[in-house]
Amino acid sequence: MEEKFRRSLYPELDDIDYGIVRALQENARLPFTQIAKELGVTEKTIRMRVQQMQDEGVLSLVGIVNPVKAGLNVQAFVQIATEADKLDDVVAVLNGIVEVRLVVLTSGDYQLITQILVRNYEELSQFLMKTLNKIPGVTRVNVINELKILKSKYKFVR
Amino acid sequence: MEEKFRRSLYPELDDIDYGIVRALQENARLPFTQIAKELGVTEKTIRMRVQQMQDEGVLSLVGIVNPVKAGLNVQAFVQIATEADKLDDVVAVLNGIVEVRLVVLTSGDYQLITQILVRNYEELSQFLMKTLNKIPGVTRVNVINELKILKSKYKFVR
DNA sequence: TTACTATAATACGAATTTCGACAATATGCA
DNA sequence: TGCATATTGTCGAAATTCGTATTATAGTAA
Repeated sequence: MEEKFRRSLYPELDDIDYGIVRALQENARLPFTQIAKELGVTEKTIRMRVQQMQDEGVLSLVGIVNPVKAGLNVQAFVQIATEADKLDDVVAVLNGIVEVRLVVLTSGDYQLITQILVRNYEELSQFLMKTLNKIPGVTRVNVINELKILKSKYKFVR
Repeated sequence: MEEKFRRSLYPELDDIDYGIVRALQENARLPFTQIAKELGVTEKTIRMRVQQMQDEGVLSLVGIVNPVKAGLNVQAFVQIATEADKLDDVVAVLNGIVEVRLVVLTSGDYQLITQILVRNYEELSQFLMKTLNKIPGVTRVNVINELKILKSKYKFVR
């Protein structure tokens, strides 16, 4: 059974939705009137569809700060293995830690992969030793330092 | 020597910039007049600073699509080891592949970690066998399946 | 098919926001 | 201090957004 995430009548994103997404991907502040003109519908239609897609979690219009420019110069992927029955607790703790940008449940040697953003290596070692290793249930940790981001894109819709 | 990324006069983000970022992080379309009212400056000031921060790559105002809602149901981290002198070439190829959302140079057993977004496991295996393994210089690959995203945040500024 | 219902799209005027040109003010530096 | 430059403010015109009421459309059931 397919999950319906968009209107009861039209279960999927249609051409207008994709047109909206394509436009707003590049510039979240593009006037709805301009998108409307391009797509041949009224501004109100664009406005309503954007609202719907936002409500449904399909689309987010956000400001993103370049972490390096905000002083977060050190980034790392950290894989975490936990005792099986403590996984939920570990995740709950990670959820509350501001340095943790991403937590993903994975297959493989470690149950979790996380992404950590901190100001410098001092903060990274503090995080690893004072925070992560103190979380009950964490058994093993693998740190993958991010030396340089070579490609990064948020635009999925073409 | 510290990199200056903001004005020759003011090398860092100041309180107004942070106020702007905090506001736009939540809603990229928030009217500048409202931000201005909150911060006690004019709309023109907000407008100019947003423009500057965008020009400098500090801030991006973008629409982000939930990949799952856009049909990209299978996501994986893929670590890649390459012949030392072929690293650049491999990265160049990865740059041109749409399924590749992220490429990061890392420390550790593999030089690269990438994030792959595809529609289904059929596409993932196609990508691994027909695309990745055919890139000259790739010697070893480690696939970490993303089973569930437990935390994900783009907001760095508090 | 036809009528009914719910959802989506349009029309449109008022309120708000954006934009640009110019003036005033601040800052960095010699 | 004073000059040069960058930032901020003022303000009116143009564009955009917003809300209400109306029309159109698709799905559903008789």
